[in-house]
Amino acid sequence: MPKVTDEYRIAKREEIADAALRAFRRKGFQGASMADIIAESGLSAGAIYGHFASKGDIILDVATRVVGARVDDVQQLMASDPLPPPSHLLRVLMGGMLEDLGDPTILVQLWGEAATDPALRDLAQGVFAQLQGAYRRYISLWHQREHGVSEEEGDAIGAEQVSLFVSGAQGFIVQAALMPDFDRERYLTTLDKYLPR
Amino acid sequence: MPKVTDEYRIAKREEIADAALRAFRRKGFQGASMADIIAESGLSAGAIYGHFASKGDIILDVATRVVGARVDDVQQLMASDPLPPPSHLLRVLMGGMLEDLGDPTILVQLWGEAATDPALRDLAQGVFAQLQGAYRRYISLWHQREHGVSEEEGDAIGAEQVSLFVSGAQGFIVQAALMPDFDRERYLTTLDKYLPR
DNA sequence: GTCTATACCAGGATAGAC
DNA sequence: GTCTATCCTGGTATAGAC
Repeated sequence: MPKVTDEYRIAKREEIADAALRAFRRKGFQGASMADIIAESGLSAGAIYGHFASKGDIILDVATRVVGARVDDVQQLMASDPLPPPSHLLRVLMGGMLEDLGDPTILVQLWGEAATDPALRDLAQGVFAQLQGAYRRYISLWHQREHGVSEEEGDAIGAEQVSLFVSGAQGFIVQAALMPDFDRERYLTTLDKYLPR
Repeated sequence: MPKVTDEYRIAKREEIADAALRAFRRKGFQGASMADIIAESGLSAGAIYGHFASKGDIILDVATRVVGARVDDVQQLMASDPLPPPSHLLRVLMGGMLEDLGDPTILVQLWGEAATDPALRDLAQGVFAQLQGAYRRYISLWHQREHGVSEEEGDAIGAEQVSLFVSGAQGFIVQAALMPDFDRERYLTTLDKYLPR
């Protein structure tokens, strides 16, 4: 297979997905029409359907890009020595998310769609499970390092506390998306202060 | 104006709104068609448009019913003596929410819609602000009663800690809606244990 | 691969009879 | 107030030329 053509296809899909993301951000996944995506991309209907089979196909592709990649942040921070406390991981995750997405509104939209769309539901559940597992292991490791507990004890603590940090992330996202005078820094500082170590 | 007719109109609107809620729960606010709502209600198109101006009108009415009424729970608990700790308020709010809605999925859908629909955004923001304010006052009062701090100190603590409890609620809702093996009781117990008093 | 033009259909809303 | 039947817009996807 010709190398140039392959790269072109991938780049084109990304270009279209980026345009679609902008349209979805403004009007929602269902609310944005193919005409919106076409206008946003500067391409034509024919061009887009040459790269995606359907609008649903585009949504799934965009959604996958949107939720991807946060697990890597956990892995990377796990290699640090000394290990920052678990609440600091929240800062890193939210920072990376904001850098990728600009603002978290699209994530809340995605969750809403996931409630009724099976493909998006599976996607969201998979990402939640991955992220929760990574965070759980991080907490366990931190307690082993910082408080010298055994691996078993660390795992027990991780299992117990992880939902607290997951809520911290989800609360950040919902509040940043929907509460107009949300103060990101203040929120993260409060969690630093009150979440367990 | 004839009394019977007025009551009839109100009851009919509620009947239609209930049917619409069932349709929205299954297919989402946008995803459910008027045909779905018509089928679910057992009525006809003409009958429904006699009581609602448009589908958007129905959505707004249903959404208002869905998010209403939690603030009352805070007021009611505020009259208790002794006052339960703030984390217990979370139990009451989530319990009331589940009793009203069956499950929290519809709330996540609502938040997602609110990201792009101005009317729903205003509704959600208003409810968030009310609920946050009530919770803030509850925390303040509890600290005055339990730790004997001044009203000013209590208010400062409330302002600082409230986002923590709001996240606790939002995290509960997201996780209950989208994480398949979410354990409600375990979650609330963990929050009892770790959230500040 | 990409364009324009269009087929085709779903869905919201109305008309008019009862 | 409610029904049935229908209009009509807007939206997805395809056909066929380049």
